[in-house]
Amino acid sequence: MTTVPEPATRSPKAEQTRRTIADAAMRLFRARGYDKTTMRAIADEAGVSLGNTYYYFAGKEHLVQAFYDQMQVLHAEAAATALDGERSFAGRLRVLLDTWVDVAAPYHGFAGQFFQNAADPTSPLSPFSAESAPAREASTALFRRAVEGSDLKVAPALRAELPELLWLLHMGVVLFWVHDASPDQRRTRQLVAGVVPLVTRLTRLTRLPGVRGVVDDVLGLVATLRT
Amino acid sequence: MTTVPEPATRSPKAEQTRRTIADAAMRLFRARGYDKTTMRAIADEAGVSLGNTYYYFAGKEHLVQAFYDQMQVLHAEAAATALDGERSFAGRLRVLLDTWVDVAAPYHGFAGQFFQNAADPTSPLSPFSAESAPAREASTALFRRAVEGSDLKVAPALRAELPELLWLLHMGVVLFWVHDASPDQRRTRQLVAGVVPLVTRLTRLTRLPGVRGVVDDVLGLVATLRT
DNA sequence: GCATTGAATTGAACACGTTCAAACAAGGGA
DNA sequence: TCCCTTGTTTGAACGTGTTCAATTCAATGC
Repeated sequence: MTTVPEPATRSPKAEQTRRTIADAAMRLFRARGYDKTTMRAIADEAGVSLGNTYYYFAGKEHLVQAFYDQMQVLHAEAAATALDGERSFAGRLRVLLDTWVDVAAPYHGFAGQFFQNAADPTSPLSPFSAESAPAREASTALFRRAVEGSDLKVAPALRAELPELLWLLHMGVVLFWVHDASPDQRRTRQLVAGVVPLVTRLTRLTRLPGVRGVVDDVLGLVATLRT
Repeated sequence: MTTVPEPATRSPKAEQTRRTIADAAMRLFRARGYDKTTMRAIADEAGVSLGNTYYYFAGKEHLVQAFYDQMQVLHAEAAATALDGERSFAGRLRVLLDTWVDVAAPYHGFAGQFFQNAADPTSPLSPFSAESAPAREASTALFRRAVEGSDLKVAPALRAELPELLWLLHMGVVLFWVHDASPDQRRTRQLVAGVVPLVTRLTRLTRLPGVRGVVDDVLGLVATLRT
């Protein structure tokens, strides 16, 4: 897997070929799934040679990053409107998680197939990878908005870390969703409905005298390990 | 990936060939890593044809299950002796996590390479898969022993679930360990040292009046989703 | 002994992701 | 007009995991 030319500016023609290939890939991925879609098929569908697709994309996995980014954008849009009018933290968190399930629903079949690759933490598709950093940060920002625009009462030390922790919770929900074979992802929605009040109660608890110490220790440990 | 004959009883000769292949695979995995070890090389090393290795193992990933099981056995042995004399819950938990890091240390380089495959939740190598069930249950039993032989004070409702939750914690440590590039896995040992007192304090907290309700809700949600 | 049957074994063939040397295209000096 | 450079495009070839029809082996029944 060698690096691929990623100049800040690309010739219009090149940009268009790139798009053509990415679009063809998306079509086939959705139609047949990730594994059953061959690079040769993508090249054919795009009307381009096999080697050429490797000129534009470093490998098969990279062809899916576009999907990643697109979903993040869709989520941000859906969340933005739904967030208006919700002032309670519970409500805002619920909105974020629910809208994600809604937005992702059409891709459940396909995503289940390639998230299995994305679970590999060394893959560029991993949500923790450098390649995913932009999408990850955009998503974290969403949770930051949910916190900041709300009436949340939480231990002050925790407040700054909360968006990242919520993003982590979100990843947990995604993991559950990937394996959720129930119709319309009913079980994932159940999980969200149950987990949101739990989290809000937990955050409130962090202000209890006996609990605050533990919270500080947790944050201290996290800080230590981040170095 | 078709199924492979896994009769309860196997002819001695067959059993031996199976072992020969598994051993050859282990040697090469350790020497070159998972990815760089080819199925053809394994067949050669075992003095067997390529096709034959597929007669005994359904695929490359299955060749690593032996390693999994072996490590579980080593851990159980190391933990058993070290557990004697430790009565405190914190001490016992610490022993379990520390011995694992010790036992796994020689395989850190290799394991890092194939755990990337194991992270795939649909892979038979996933710790959640049916194939891993025996090793998983043996490991959970270890944590059950740590709980039962100790002076732990915890909300009664939680006590029964604790072994599985601790196993989950263990998986978290493993995930951290896989990505830990520090010499001698220093950072993972730091994590263990920090996380053990935290967990013990948290379990004690579950008996607080204000906290107990949340614990019950968590357990309720888990129960709901397990159906 | 011999035939029959099922397990064990083989190596060629397949499909796939990926690489690469070569060819092509388009512009811009001389 | 010719050449040189730079970006683009090509398809053959490679290495890999996996499959499979064919073959050999070994035990069992007669």
